[in-house]
Amino acid sequence: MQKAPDAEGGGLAQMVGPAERLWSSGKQTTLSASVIDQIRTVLFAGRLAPGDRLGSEASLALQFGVSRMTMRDALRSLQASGVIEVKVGIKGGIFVAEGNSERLAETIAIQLKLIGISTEELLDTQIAIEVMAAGLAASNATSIDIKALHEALGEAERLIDDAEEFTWAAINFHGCVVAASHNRVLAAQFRALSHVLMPLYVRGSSPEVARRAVAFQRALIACIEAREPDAARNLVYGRLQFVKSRQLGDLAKGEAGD
Amino acid sequence: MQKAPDAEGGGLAQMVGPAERLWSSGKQTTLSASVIDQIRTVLFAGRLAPGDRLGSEASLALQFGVSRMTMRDALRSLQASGVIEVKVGIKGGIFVAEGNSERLAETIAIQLKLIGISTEELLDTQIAIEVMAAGLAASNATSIDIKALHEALGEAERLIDDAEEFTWAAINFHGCVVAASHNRVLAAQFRALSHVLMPLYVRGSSPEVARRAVAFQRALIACIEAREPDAARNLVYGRLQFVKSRQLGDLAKGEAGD
DNA sequence: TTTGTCCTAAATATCTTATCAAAGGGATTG
DNA sequence: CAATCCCTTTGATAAGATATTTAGGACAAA
Repeated sequence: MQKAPDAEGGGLAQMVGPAERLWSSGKQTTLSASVIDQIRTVLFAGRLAPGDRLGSEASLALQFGVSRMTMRDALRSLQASGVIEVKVGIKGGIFVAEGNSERLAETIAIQLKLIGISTEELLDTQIAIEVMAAGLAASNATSIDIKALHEALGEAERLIDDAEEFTWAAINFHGCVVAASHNRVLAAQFRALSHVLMPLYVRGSSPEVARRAVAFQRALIACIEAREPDAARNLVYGRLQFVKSRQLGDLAKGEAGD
Repeated sequence: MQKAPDAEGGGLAQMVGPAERLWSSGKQTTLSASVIDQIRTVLFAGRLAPGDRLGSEASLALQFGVSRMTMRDALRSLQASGVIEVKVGIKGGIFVAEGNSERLAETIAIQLKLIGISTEELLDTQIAIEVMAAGLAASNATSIDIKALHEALGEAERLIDDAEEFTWAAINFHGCVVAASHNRVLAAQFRALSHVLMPLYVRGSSPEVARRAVAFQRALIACIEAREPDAARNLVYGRLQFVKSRQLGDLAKGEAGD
């Protein structure tokens, strides 16, 4: 309604005002960076919603007064950072992206790897995420969530003697807890951390460890069903602190052995 | 052999094996996507370290058997996701990126906005991050960190009557706490959340609110200096739960008023 | 007449080739 | 030691060929 139906000539480029420069770092060194900046600014001013069509490559290039290749450069960057989606075909063109929390998790995981985060930093962050998630799960879990938790627990119990498979099942259980919190930020962060932490957990597994884990899971489900957030928080905090100290200990031993 | 044997270290493209496909989603629809996939795979196989030079646009295009513009498309995507860095000039070319936690924070913030995360989800995540950070700060803070905390507190006290400026100072104090945790993952997530939560806090400020905030800050510094992680965690948890309930209350009133 | 399938046409991104401009670093020269 | 020139590399433009997707029409079958 705010947008002219024949939008193409309307002027995305004209929607960029001097105000509300949330991300712009002032002078841009390259043309495509400037275009990226302008489009991002428009998006964050809230005047465009996910799914809106911005136009075709060619029409956007015209609007911004750059060549098609420069426009492509800019669009590729925006696409990679998940701001837009590109479709080919007669109904194709450039669209504002739907938020994609899977992409968010992937991006976080990539950066964690590149920054070279230490194991301890990762484990501490995981503790932060899961403690909060457990508390929220105890407050917010639906009957469907609780059913999923029981199923995940049953799966883990069945695989208690298969170290690798059990690890996957245990992580799945933790994922169900986070899902039951109904907080998508926590969920995305948990997925990103899982990507990076997976190898660690697979290594440190054993039937005895698995039995302790199952006991913990059973206790946590009880807290959630009883709607006791504080108990759930304390339980998860204690458990993960224990896991952390064991992981860091194993790590030291493992590296000493190498 | 179209490939110059001595050029650029002899074959990024050849480093891609059939194994260890961490991110590849199977068949790729476009050429540039396939190139992106291959480079990412090589990077995550751990055979390349941040700062390594991959070659020039032209030489990479040769290695992968695509045109320079297609290569540019791929490189632009990788650059946007923070995997590589591009430098111009005679010693320029494509380099494996140093991890950039500022970029991480920015990407997270963009996605949060696009996904349309609710205020409650954001506040809960902030609580998770800051509670853990406060505990770690009480364990890990150096004398430099503590000095920074005192300075941030002093700054906040001076600005107690200027709502907007005080909000900035308060967020800076919280940032100092997170920095004192010496956990870069928590730090990046805190920055991302701050970007998005800033407008909320600016709105709900007043001198009375500021006085309560300063009292809290003083108490928290005491906990950190006394090396009492549990006390610090409980203090921050209680404080942020209070802030959350006030924010959500204000939000409801604000929206009802609109 | 209605329905379903196939085919064509148009719009669109993808990819190629070619060319020039700008920037950065090193070597040469005064 | 400083200024200048030169080479390499990315930044940007242009024009065109190719692949892909969808709309809509044509045609055949029920």
